[in-house]
Amino acid sequence: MNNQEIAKLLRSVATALTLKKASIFQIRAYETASDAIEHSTSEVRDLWQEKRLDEIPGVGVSLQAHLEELFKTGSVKHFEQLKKDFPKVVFELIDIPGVGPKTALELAKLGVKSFEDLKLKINSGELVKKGFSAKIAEKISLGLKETQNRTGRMLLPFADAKAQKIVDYLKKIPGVVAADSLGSLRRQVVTIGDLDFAAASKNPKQTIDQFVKMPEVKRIIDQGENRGTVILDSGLQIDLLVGQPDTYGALLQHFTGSKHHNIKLRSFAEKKNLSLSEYGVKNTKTNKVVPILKESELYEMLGMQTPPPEIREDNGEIEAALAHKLPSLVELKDIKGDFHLHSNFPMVHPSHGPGANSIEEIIKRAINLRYDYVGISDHPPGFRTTSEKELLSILHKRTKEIEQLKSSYQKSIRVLNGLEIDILSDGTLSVPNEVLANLDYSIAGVHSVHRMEKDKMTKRILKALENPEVDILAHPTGRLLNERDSYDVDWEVIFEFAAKKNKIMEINAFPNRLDLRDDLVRLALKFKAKFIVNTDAHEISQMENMKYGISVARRGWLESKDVVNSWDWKRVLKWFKIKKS
DNA sequence: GCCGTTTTCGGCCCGACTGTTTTCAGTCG
Repeated sequence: MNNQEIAKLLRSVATALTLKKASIFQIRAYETASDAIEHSTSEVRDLWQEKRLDEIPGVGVSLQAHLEELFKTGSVKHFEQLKKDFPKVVFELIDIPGVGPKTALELAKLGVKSFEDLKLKINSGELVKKGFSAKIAEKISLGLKETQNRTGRMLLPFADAKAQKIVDYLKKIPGVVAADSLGSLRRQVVTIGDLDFAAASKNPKQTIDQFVKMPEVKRIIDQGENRGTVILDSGLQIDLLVGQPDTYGALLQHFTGSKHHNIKLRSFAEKKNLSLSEYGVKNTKTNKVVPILKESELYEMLGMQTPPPEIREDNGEIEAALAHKLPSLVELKDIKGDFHLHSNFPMVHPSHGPGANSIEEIIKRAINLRYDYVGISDHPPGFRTTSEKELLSILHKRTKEIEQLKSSYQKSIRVLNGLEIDILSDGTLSVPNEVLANLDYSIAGVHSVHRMEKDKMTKRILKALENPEVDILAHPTGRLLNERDSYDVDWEVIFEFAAKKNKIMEINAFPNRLDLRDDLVRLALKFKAKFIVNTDAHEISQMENMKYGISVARRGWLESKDVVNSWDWKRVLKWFKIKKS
């Protein structure tokens, strides 16, 4: 069962509780947990196996037991008991935007059996005849269409590009003095559902009026005095809040979220007789609202540091900020090199896809990025299709070329000779150790037989890491966003070993990988493991993806000291025990 | 059902928009 399905199940339970008129707080607890799971960057099933369910904000003792039952038996008796009093279709209908528990139950009582059936009953006018107002029927009809062409979650580069266009549009609206993209994009969550924006203007209504006229707007969901929601032709939902310029900081804070961060923060503020909202900070005794120009002022009023947006997930950042012990997170500008880069060097029968550019082109781009060092890590020829003799001859040629480039560019950058090799299903490597010993470093990764029992996969990776020639574990979990889940691995075992034996965990910055995942980065950090942020670029323009890997590192609470490729050359040299430099 | 910088009991973020409400319910972020 994946996160989407679990979130949906918990939403169903909240719906059943709502219809049973249960305590609003119990209902809210289920909604909160559902929301947390839907937006979790790690699979809840993985967390369960790692005994880390308690790390999900809003999941307490009771829900942990229910989830345990769910994973073990496939269902939860208590949930089924609650849901059985209502037609199943109710729990489907609540997926339609604008349809909540009450409306869904009313529809079910009118005999609606499915989405298809609902569509028929709206079109035939039956719904209106049976007492629904025409406007509500129209709203449901539009919501239904949306449900059917809903887009999946976007990868960061796509969301970035789209958001930038919208910010540009907003900034051109007369009276707008500032505009920013917020929400999950500002927090750099690995996939983005919808886009949230804030703008500052003395004339919010005019701004909203212009916003809903934006090109590509297919439908206006709401349009108020200071907020608007639209759906674009692509199905993407865009939310905008407009605030007064003198309290824009409060708006930024409010709409950056996460929801859980804000709830925790506001509960805390309440104890200090302060009430936080997008309009500023209100003293609940005097009812006076203090405007907040800069976001940091709001946190200062609460006596805490300002947590960077990437860690505002209610994962301990509020406690750390109160104690003035927030980490000083690694930044893009700290990065001094990239170790995972693929060139088009002819490998005859490469084991996996080669890069598009020459080694020299990669070096030039790295110089352009002001790196101090750069590592080339092509896939070697496939071990099944190439004899060892051929392999040695090809790699010898490649080493010669790299050595030449090393000396030609030595004044500008240090070049390292590496390879990305396969961890075979038994944990051995696709290239003999004698070859690896002649390299500056090697990256090992699982590239085949992705589905394996947890115990076997753990042993497989461990065995590869035990090889003294392996320096870096590439894209450790193997997940591909929107495509493939993480491998089942006992991560604590891997991280403990890695920390002890100086094996580096890669944070692969490729936008559909972003692997190691942020929650596992945080776990590995507890074991004091070291990390490297690499782009895995197969084309020099992809070397710009470094920023996405840095976002993951930041979401995992990493500081520069934890990230090997933010270190200076001397320290890198020492770490990899490179003799020639 | 969750949770702890007044609490292991007794609270639980804050606000907007729509429809059709003449004071509010339902839904959403």
